[in-house]
Amino acid sequence: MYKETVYSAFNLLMHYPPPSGAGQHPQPQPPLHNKASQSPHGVPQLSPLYEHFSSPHPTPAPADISQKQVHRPLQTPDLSGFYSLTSGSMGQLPHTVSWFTHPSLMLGSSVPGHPAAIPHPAIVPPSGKQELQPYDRSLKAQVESKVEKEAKKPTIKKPLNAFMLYMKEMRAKVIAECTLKESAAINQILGRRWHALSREEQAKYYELARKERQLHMQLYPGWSARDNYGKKKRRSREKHQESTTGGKRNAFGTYPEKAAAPAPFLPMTVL
DNA sequence: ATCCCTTTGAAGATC
DNA sequence: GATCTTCAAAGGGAT
Repeated sequence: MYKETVYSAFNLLMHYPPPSGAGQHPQPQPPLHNKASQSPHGVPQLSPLYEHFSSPHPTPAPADISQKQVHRPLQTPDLSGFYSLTSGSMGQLPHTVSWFTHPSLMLGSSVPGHPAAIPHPAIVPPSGKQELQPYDRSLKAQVESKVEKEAKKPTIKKPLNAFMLYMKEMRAKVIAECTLKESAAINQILGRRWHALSREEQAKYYELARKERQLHMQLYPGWSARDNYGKKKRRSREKHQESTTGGKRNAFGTYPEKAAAPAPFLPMTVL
């Protein structure tokens, strides 16, 4: 079963990029209006970064978030939208990158200078639920309660990197082009396509990612990627490495059996 | 219900 | 400083 999808993915890969003109991007990608970038409600508000306002994934706000929670999502129906980021200064990006479809950057009422009632579905409890356990007075229960409480703290997600932004945008297109639905196979294709992009095209996404990081830092000054460490249950280190890579990453950050990484590319065109 | 798979890149951790 | 590890998204598949 999985083999079939792999073969299917392989067939698709064999046709992309075209054998001739390797390294050339075949066609300018038309605007992609997938579900994550479909709402072109222009709401320029905070900064040039916020050019669009859309609502692709109206994540319901947690039912019970502590008042202490700085980034408390608000449930204002009129504003149940999402910001998204366009190319901004880059101008050439033919699409609207659904910037604020990335939950971690959903604005909350605590954002300095930001209008209060912007939903912040990104900051959600890891489980997506706010179900409370009955209080148990036993010591064990208290400890467990603490652990649970900690685990249910709303999470501020990492900002998306360039590839993640690309993947989020192009996923629907790849799915439309093939019969695959499994994300693992889709992501393999997207990884190949990413490498097939020209540097200029990649630079657009690197720039978007850089802006994401910048804004993320502004919104959550004290946030660290470490905050989310351990919130995902993962297999043991060895097993994970064996199954996914068969080895260690090389100096390029890729793995031995994979295609060689392109020449080092510094996307920082704006500093 | 939860984790795995699969990708790249950023950032934290470790040596 | 080099290397390793984790997590961002996504959703079908496996357990």
